[in-house]
Order: sequence, then C-alpha cells, then structure tokens
Amino acid sequence: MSHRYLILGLLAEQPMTGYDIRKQVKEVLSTATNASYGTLYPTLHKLLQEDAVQVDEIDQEGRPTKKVYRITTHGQAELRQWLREPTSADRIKRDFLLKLYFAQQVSQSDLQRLLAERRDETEALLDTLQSQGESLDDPREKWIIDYALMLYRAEMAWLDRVENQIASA
Amino acid sequence: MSHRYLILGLLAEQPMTGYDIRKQVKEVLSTATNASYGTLYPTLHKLLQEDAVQVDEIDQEGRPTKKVYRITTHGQAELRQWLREPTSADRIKRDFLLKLYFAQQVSQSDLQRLLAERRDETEALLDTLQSQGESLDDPREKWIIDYALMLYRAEMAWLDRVENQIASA
DNA sequence: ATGGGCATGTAAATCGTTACATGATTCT
DNA sequence: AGAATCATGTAACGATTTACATGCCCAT
Repeated sequence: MSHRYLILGLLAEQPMTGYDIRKQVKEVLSTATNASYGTLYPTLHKLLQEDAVQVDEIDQEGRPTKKVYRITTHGQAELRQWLREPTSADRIKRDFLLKLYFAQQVSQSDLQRLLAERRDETEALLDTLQSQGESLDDPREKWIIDYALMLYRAEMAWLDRVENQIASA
Repeated sequence: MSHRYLILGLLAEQPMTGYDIRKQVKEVLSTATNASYGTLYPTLHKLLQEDAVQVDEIDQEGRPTKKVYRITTHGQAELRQWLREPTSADRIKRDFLLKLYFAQQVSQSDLQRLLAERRDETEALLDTLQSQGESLDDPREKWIIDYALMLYRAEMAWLDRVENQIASA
C-alpha cells in the first residue's frame, strides 16, 4: 500500500520518471523500502488513473518516450493525509536470524560461516554508507544514511559478542 | 519461501501444532519474521503433501482436533540444505523512515509528532524485551533478544540526535 | 567491443495480510 | 462478567519478486 506514498512523496519534491524514482530509492531510500520496477510502473499507472499524478510525455531519439510524472493537488492531499495517519509498523524479514536460530542444532561450523558471512556483508555496507554520507547536504538524506550507519555499527558490535560466545564454548 | 524453513526448523526441535508455531514466532522470533496463521496453516498443509512433515491427530473434547506435526527425514534434509545456501538479504519496509523523509516538506509539526511516536513505541518495545531477556536459558534465544535490544537502543540514540537537530533549526 | 546507464514496460507466480468463522476453557 | 488462551481453518484481496523483452548511448 505504501508504494503509492513513496511515489507521491518523491513527486511532491519534483517531477520525475519511473526510472528516476527507482534510482532515488536505490540511492537514498533503500533503508526504508526496496520498490522495484515491477511495482513502480504499475503503481504509477494506477495513480494516473486516479488523477493523483499527471504525466508529460517527452519524445527522445533512440530511447523510449520519457514520461515525466508530477503530482496533482489531489495527490498532494492524499500524501498529507497519509503523513498524519498512524504509521504502520516496520515489516521485516531477516532470514539471517532464522538461520542463526536453527543452525546450531545442525552444525557448529554452519553457524560460524553464517556469522562470518554476515560480518562481511555488514562491513561492505558500512563502507558504502560511509562514503555516501560524506558528501551530503540534504539533512533528510543525512538522517537516513545515519540511521543505516547506526544500525550496522551496532550490528557489528553484536556480531563480536556472539562470535566470542561461540568461540569460548 | 522461507516460511517453509521456519516451520521445518521449529519442528526439528520438537513436534508441535500450528498454534504452537505461531506462538513461538510471536514470543521469540518476531525480530526475524512475522508469519501469521494465514501463511502458517497453508504452508503446513503443503509440507505435509510433500512429505516433509507428518501429522498425529489428537482428539480433544470441546476443541478442534489437535494436529501435532513432526519433521520427516526428508524435511530434515531440506532444512540442512537451506542452512547451507547463501542467505537471502533482509527484506525490510520502514514506513516510518519514508514519512521522516517526506514530512518536512509538508509540516514541521508532523515531523516532530512522528519522531515522538516512534520514540514511545521504541521505548515500549525495549521494556518488553528487557523483561523477556532476564529469564533466559537458551543462548539462541538470548542472541535474538540481544539483537533486538541492540537495534532499539541504537535507534533511541539516533532519535536523540535527530530531535536535537530539529529543535535547534 | 563490453558493460553500465538510460528508459519503458509485462507476465506469472507466489507471497502475505486481514478479516472472518467457530467455540470451549481458564484466568482475572 | 469478560478477556485471554487454546485450536482449527478459509477467502479475498493486495503486494512483491523475478524474469523477460527491447534497444540506444557513452565511457573504458
């Protein structure tokens, strides 16, 4: 349901294409959502039907016609309403934690590998985030990057603890 | 896809009913997944067909017949295989962060309310988790509670920072 | 020349939530 | 008396993923 508002929110800042939206999601909002083309385009079409957005088609040579969407006043009203509604709880699925919980009964070495892999991934994410965070003006973007940084740093500390406990057992 | 393995993993420890599985999820695995009856029962039926689990029906008075599921060797093999496969990335949706990103353009007071609400919820969660964590033997359960505790504590610190920045702007 | 970025989309499959339906028992 | 717990499930809807399909432009 909230992909509607993701789109509406981004278009409230400036008109853009579906491609631009996806880019923005990947670059700054991936901590919040992971919407892919498969949801984005159909949702844009629906919003258009409902008159929450409008579109300008811009012909280009050698590329598909670019469709620049912008929000309507109706769409703005919907966005504002959503912002006031109670926020729905985080929806999260961490297969990693499930495996952590089950791995031990099966094999100690699987458990260690699992933790090591998680550590590597988290480290890589931290690197990316850190370089992203350095050159940022928009405070909102900073908050989000900061949120992710804090998450993964805390997770690294937790990984240390768990790995120690396993090693000393 | 991973609800299969959630079920298989729990049944590998001991036979239980669909109801028991849901309880276990709520009580100790909610940081990892949120599977509800609507997925759990149909998935159990499918696993039964595929011979990954078996069932013993136990008649009870005044209640539906209790169906106690247990894992088969075939199911165990599947579980072990999953544990070795690369772990799929966390799947997350945080409407809260989306709203944070958009609220400012619309209204400063919405932004403050949003943060205050999040703080209250996080505090409440921390309380619950802390009391849960005190009386725990199983180290796996401790790790998971600990993971959640670390997440929410770090989030509280982040909330402090963001609220300060907003207040001083 | 090869890979990445630009730019649109669709189809099939599956995943998952929510609400509904039922009803006895036990705790407060 | 009323709420929570035990215990099963379905139906309708909505959300989401993944892979497919197309093809130029630009930088290395």
